[in-house]
Amino acid sequence: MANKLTRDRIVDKADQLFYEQGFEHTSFAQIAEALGISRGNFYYHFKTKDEILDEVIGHRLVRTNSMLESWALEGETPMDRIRSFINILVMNRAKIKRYGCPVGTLCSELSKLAHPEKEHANELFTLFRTWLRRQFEQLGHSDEADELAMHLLALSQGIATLSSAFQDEKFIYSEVNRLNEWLASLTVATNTQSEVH
Amino acid sequence: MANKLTRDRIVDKADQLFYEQGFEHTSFAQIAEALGISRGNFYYHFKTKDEILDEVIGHRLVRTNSMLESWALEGETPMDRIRSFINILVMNRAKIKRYGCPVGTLCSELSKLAHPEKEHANELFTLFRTWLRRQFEQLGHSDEADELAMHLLALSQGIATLSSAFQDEKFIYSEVNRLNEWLASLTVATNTQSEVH
DNA sequence: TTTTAAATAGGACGGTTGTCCTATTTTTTT
DNA sequence: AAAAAAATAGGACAACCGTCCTATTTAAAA
Repeated sequence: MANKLTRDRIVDKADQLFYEQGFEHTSFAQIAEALGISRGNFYYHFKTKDEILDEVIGHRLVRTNSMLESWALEGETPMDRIRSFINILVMNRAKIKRYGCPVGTLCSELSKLAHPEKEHANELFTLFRTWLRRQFEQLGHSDEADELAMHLLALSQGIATLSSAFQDEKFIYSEVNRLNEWLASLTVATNTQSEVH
Repeated sequence: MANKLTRDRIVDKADQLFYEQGFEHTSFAQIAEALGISRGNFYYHFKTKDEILDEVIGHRLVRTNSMLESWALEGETPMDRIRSFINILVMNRAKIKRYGCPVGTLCSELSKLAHPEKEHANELFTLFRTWLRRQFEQLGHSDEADELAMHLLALSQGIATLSSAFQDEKFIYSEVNRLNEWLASLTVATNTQSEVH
């Protein structure tokens, strides 16, 4: 029954547990137990823990990419698309509050572990960065597009970190409002004066 | 010779390794070996790994607190003091690039581990938050002091996370410049109109 | 100097980790 | 229905983890 699906189930559960508990703190046995399969069966699908991690990251990359593409296909303005990005914080506020940002926390952990998959995980950041940069270019800020993308990415990371530390969802809302105001002040910056930051 | 100093040496080395490698990934044996002492001696001073962590956090709290107090005693304006905070990013750019923010990464890890010391570590954030809030109050932004403090804290966190992920020191400089401009625009906000943030 | 306490060394413990192997069961192919 | 392949189970492995114990050495107190 669960013949070819097992591999995917492992990746999904590993994805979840790596996020909630961290990569190192999540063990083979734990994933297997959570799925109700044996460690032997586990080894049949994945010879190495790093192999699972590699597939989890790849899975996240695909998912993220299709999410970004779906926003592009919805045919709104680049402004709306950037707002969709910002809105991730609101949509995922419950999980962010508990576990932080899936991308940031994974990259931080792998960096400290000096793990070979670190650069693979960083591609998640690059994906967002490149996508955001393109939106800012289309918004008419070509020369500072990358800087704006990085700034938005950085603030998102900080919001996730602090809302998790202080267990505060309201903080997410207040910072998202601030971000949207900042964004609104950006487009008209070339035409009129912005009132307040 | 090294009678009462051993305990402090353990705390110092643990502090360093917890930062560079993470708490969970750092073992008793590793700390002991790095210091050239035996595990038995180690156990004489600390019965538990959590006990070391507790002392490491306490040590960081004391150090951070005295740093903030020293800035206050230097008798500059609240503006200068906030700039001193921002300047931490520049001063520690090399380590931040390699290991991220010591506070943020520790809190994230302990949060995922559901570790009892998590809240103790969060006091580090609270320390900065309270101190920053006071500075913004003295700057004449009493009603939004906490919001401004949190915003600054969040952006600092994000800068650390991304500069570490992208191995980029220049990004720290560019964001610090942006921050200082934002700060400068804050003081005059009650008097004149800010041009662009 | 003798006695007492503090500090260090080094090994032992039960448990868990990632990894690997070999049977057994299930599914697919012929 | 028989043969081949895929999938699963369950245990064994060496290594490491945090913890603990008991000797031995060093320093302090008497």
